[in-house]
Amino acid sequence: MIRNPSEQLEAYLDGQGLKSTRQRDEILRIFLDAGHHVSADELYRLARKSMPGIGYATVYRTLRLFTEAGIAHERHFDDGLTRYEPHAKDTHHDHLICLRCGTIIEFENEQIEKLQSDVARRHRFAVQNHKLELYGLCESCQPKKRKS
Amino acid sequence: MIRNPSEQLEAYLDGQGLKSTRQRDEILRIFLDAGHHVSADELYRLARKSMPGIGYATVYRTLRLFTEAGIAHERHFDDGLTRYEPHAKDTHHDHLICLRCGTIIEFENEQIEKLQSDVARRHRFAVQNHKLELYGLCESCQPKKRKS
DNA sequence: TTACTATTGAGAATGGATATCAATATCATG
DNA sequence: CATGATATTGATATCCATTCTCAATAGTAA
Repeated sequence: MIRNPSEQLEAYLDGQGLKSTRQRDEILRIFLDAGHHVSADELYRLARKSMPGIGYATVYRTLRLFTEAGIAHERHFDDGLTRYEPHAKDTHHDHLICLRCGTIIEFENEQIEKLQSDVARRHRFAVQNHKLELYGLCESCQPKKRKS
Repeated sequence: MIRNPSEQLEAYLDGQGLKSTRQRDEILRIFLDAGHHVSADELYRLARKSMPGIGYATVYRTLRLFTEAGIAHERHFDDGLTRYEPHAKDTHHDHLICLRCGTIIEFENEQIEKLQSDVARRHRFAVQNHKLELYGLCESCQPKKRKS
């Protein structure tokens, strides 16, 4: 099983008869460096630093490619932008999203997952994927409590 | 406390110095009749039956109005469309969404809600609202099991 | 009625994402 | 290494949902 994202990309390109390009390698590097939850636009800006001539379309196409290759995951939060995160860690996780500063915190909860399966089973529903998002204010965006 | 949606709308309009119009009343009626999870486009088509001259913008504006008035709830599912549902029943609920036929099943689960609060508290996060969606295949869209 | 102002409808504009297409880069092969 | 077949790129046009603009119209209080 291939673990390294670069190798994973190469393997996918090979298998599909696609070509390895400077843009794809570079965008992958930047994507992985960037940390999580980048939008296409953010990635485009970052990519232009090392590749001034890069086009918008290429970034979009490449992100789709990463998704198909299993390297990235598409996320749709309520702000309407599509964001991408590396699919490195295999475990499913959910998100806490701060409505003020935009910080995104990841979490996992085994019990919730289990209860979800129960609900699905009860409705004879075959779940393929799910999404749990808690919107609100992160600690540093909350109005401070004053000491009485 | 006002319960009836029409009254609720009138009260809101009054309070904001807004006007009651045929379009708003009619769209509300259609919206409530339509059942749940209508997109603006669906509602537009429905509205044109009784009001052939209605404009797209009016439907959008009116749905936004309903949302502000607390009569409707905006939902963003992964298909990219914004859908609206009546806010009549006050209880929060989550969704099972069939990826094939688009059916949306609602459910509530007290235990999951509780676990969510726990997670939030642990991260010192003040949740304002949340979203739980399970995507997959509903019973009738699943490949039939053959009897062995 | 009148007069004030909110609302409407048509169409333009927006913004994120995708499609088009000629020029270019990749790569297996000779 | 040169070549040819073809995948990829970048610029731009296009798409689609949604919002904005603005002149005409409708609601409402007086």
